[in-house]
Amino acid sequence: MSEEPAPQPELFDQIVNLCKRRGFVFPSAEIYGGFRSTYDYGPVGVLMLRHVKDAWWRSIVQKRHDVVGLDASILGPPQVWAASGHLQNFTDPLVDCKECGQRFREDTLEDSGSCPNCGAADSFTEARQFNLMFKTQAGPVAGAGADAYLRPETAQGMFINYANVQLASRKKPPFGIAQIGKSFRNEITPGNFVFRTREFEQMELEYFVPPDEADKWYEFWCNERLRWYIDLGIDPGLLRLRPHDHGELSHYSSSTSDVEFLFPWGWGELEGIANRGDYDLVQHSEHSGHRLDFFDQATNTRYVPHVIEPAAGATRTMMAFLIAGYHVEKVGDEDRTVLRLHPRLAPFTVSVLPLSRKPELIEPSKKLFAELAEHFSTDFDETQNIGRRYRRQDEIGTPYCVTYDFESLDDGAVTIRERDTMDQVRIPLEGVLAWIQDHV
RNA sequence: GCGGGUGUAGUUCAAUGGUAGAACAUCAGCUUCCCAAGCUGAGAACGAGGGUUCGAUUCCCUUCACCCGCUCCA
Repeated sequence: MSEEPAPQPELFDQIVNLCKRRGFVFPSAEIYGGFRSTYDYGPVGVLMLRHVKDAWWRSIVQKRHDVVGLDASILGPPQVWAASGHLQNFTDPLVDCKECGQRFREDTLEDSGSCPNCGAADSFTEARQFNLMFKTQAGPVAGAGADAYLRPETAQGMFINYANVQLASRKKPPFGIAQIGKSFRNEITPGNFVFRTREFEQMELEYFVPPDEADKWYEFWCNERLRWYIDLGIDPGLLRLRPHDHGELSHYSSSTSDVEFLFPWGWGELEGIANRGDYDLVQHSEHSGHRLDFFDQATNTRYVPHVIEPAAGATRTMMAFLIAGYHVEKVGDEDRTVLRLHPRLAPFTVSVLPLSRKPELIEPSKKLFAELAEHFSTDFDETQNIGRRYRRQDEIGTPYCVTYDFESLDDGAVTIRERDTMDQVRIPLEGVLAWIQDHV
């Protein structure tokens, strides 16, 4: 390992402020004092988050003939989570030390019973169960409905639909099922803005492979997924792939690597790539009584596929792109804040800016907006002077601004201004669409 | 949940036991206006709830939220 970049704690506040100021992310229920660990995505945040998910879907589903999509329900019956192991393993027995007040996971304590923090002996409270799943009732009559859980991961949706999807899509291993959606976990300690929240959005792929190909595909997806972040503009120095030790492997996994990003507070996980073996399909097969395997006609063999799972957090990935793209630089004596986002991720691909609010400029500008908005996420801003508008677009990461000025009325051309270089080119009005298409 | 810190316009800060100022941002007007220009004007805050007090943003209590640590694992 060569020298490692240092975390930049001061970046944290700047990003949070930018999110609030420009409409990426707001604290949820803010007018009521806020609600812990929940955030709302504002006008540009919803665009960017959607673009992050689109970019993932495009790379995982759209561009791969061997992966199909799924959108499974968030609510599920207890049986699913009994089979998955979450009802048993997603609960941590916690004890508090009566002397010093420190809290510990009971299973990590020595048998001696003395407190690791203060040394007091036999001073622990009774163990209390912390179930990390949200439990609710299906049915409107209190107490009379069936127990239901909000899913703590999207993965189980793919496993319990394995047979349906395999049959309907006629896919053979190796093939994958991908899903983007919300998951819910009663995290004991949420925090770091949108990095760890109790409600969050996942982008998960379950890739089913013949057992003897599992290692090969595990390697493949580790590399593939790391490259995805780099291709979308994150400096490789801010990324690393970290294999898990045996001690930190989750209950379902035989090997796992994390894609980690250097957040302002240090390295944090963006995505875990896990080799889940046949754990899930076997579990669901045993619990449900349904056969969940694959019969290979070519070799006349039957096997339970092994699963490679790249599971990414959409919301924290968006945060990583914001942090990686955030730059403050000098233009003359002024600070210029610019988000260098990949054009595919930026909330707006292009913004149309009439140089003046005179009707003769506004009208053709609106026509241009309509043309571009047919193809791109497009903004339109007619307020205040042009330099200020450029800076506003810089702050939300818009890669291209098109300015319609008084000369446009005569020469039928407009100025395209580029975010990263601040260069300007003059091109005919009818060429704008093609120009931008060439550049994204 | 425990310990520590924080809470004033959108943001960053200021002041005060007698109900709050600024900068930037935002909005409106003027300006043929290409990189946060200028001039004029406007809207906008003491996280919430109690208590002490003649009076509280200021003191006390509670609560809520955020940040740091324990925690984690998308």
